[in-house]
Amino acid sequence: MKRTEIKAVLQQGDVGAKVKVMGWVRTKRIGKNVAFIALNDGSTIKNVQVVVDTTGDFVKLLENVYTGAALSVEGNLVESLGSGQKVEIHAEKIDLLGKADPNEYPLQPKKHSLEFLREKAHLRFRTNTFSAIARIRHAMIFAVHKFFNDKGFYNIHTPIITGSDAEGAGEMFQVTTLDLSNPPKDDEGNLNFKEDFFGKASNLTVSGQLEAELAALALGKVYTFGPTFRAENSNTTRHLAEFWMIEPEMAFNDINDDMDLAEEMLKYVIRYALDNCMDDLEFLSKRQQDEEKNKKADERSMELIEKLNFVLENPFARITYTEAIQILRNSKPNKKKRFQFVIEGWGADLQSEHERYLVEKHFKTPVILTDYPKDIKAFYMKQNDDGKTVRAMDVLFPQIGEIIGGSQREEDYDKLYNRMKEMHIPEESMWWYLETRKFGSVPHAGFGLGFERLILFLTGMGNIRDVIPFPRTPQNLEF
RNA sequence: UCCUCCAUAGCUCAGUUGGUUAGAGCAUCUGACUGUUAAUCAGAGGGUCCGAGGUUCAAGUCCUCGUGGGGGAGCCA
Repeated sequence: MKRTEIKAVLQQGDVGAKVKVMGWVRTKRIGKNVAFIALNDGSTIKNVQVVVDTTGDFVKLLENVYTGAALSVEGNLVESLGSGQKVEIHAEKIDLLGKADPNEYPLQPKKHSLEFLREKAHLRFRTNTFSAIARIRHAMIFAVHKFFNDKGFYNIHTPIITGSDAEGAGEMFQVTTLDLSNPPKDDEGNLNFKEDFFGKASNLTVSGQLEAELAALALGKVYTFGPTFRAENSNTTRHLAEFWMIEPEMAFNDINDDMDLAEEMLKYVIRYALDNCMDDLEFLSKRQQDEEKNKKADERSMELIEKLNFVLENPFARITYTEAIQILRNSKPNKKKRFQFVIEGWGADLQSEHERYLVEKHFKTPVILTDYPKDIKAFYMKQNDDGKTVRAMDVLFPQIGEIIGGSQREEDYDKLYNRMKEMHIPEESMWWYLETRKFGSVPHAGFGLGFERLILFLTGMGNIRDVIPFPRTPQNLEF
């Protein structure tokens, strides 16, 4: 008999029909006449209840059925006598596919801490929380590709190994095949990368942006969605050494088009989650509320689904950096010196506390900040006529802060070249980037979206290590 | 990298001012009961109190160092 997934059984199973399901046991309740097994196969967060006759031959088999065991069950799909579910399966045939010794299997039908489950990352997919996150993560990957495809963007695979060390987005992981216990040296005693695999120093990419720009300046609209690596010693709930980034890049577009795209895209994928992941979102909402029930009322998060709808229904606030500084200088926490970093004047970089004030207290909606001082932003951003600011735009979200960083790019060869000189970017390794400004240069813009930060927001989780299956962070490379 | 907090049963945690035999819930086992919903009830087993050193008549509790982890900051997505 052919297996049916539990999602299909629960949604469109014919009552009275015979079905076969396979899955992992979540709980077993054994009684005098019948036992109940909650079975889950990952197709949905919902379990199917298997009812087993304990007066017959199943008794012996049930002795080996514990939380975590894998079963194949054949039986009749019937209307449930109990109140917790509409239908259930009356088992006629049960095969124990894989045992799970309860003395060794670490997951129990109870609440585990996220820290504990992080150390059991190989098994945490089997919990409601982590399977829900995995399903939502998939849906968001799909929604991102669908969004860009439907808008006529082309997906570009930018390189993962790069010879450029000037992307300027952070510390890089070096890639080498040299013998590190006895590395070759040149005449001056420095490492001789000519003997390395590529004949030069090579690293893992910190951004696909520069290559995406090359493609955009021929194909019009492109995006990347790939792994990104940062060797920063960052130990926070929103940084990973290996994460996934989405980077659209559009020719013939300015910073306003860039903001429109960012807002439209975020709303599109949030809508997609609400339309396609409601079971998982509802579970995660309850999880978050349960976790925060000991907090004071004003410290609790907005209910997850309400929060997502709120973002959909309200336009993002769009203000310049200069306006933000004005608001912050006049804000209560600044006047009362409640900020750890008091805003003194124009030019200061905004700290997380300032971004959170703007988003969570002042505007109470996502905020797009533009036109930052050029000295705190990257070399490739388009310089404004004031000589002080660049056309950068950061999208700030409640709780997680910067979810998107983007800009209009400097398309003028001389301005770009001079800025690279000022910022000590080695132009000889960037000749190919500069050439695009020599041949048919046009205004263009793009941004980078941290995929895991998006998932943090959508799931209400608090730690980025819980929204990627196998997180890579400093001093942590298990699994 | 900096600041800060934590480490007690398989899991989640309590453990008073340093004081006699270290507790609870869940899980496991035994029994009862039962169309149950993380079932319920009664009982049992289960501990190198993270590691090393120190103070003390006496350390789970205090001190030092180490290890592991959480949270915050910076860097950023």
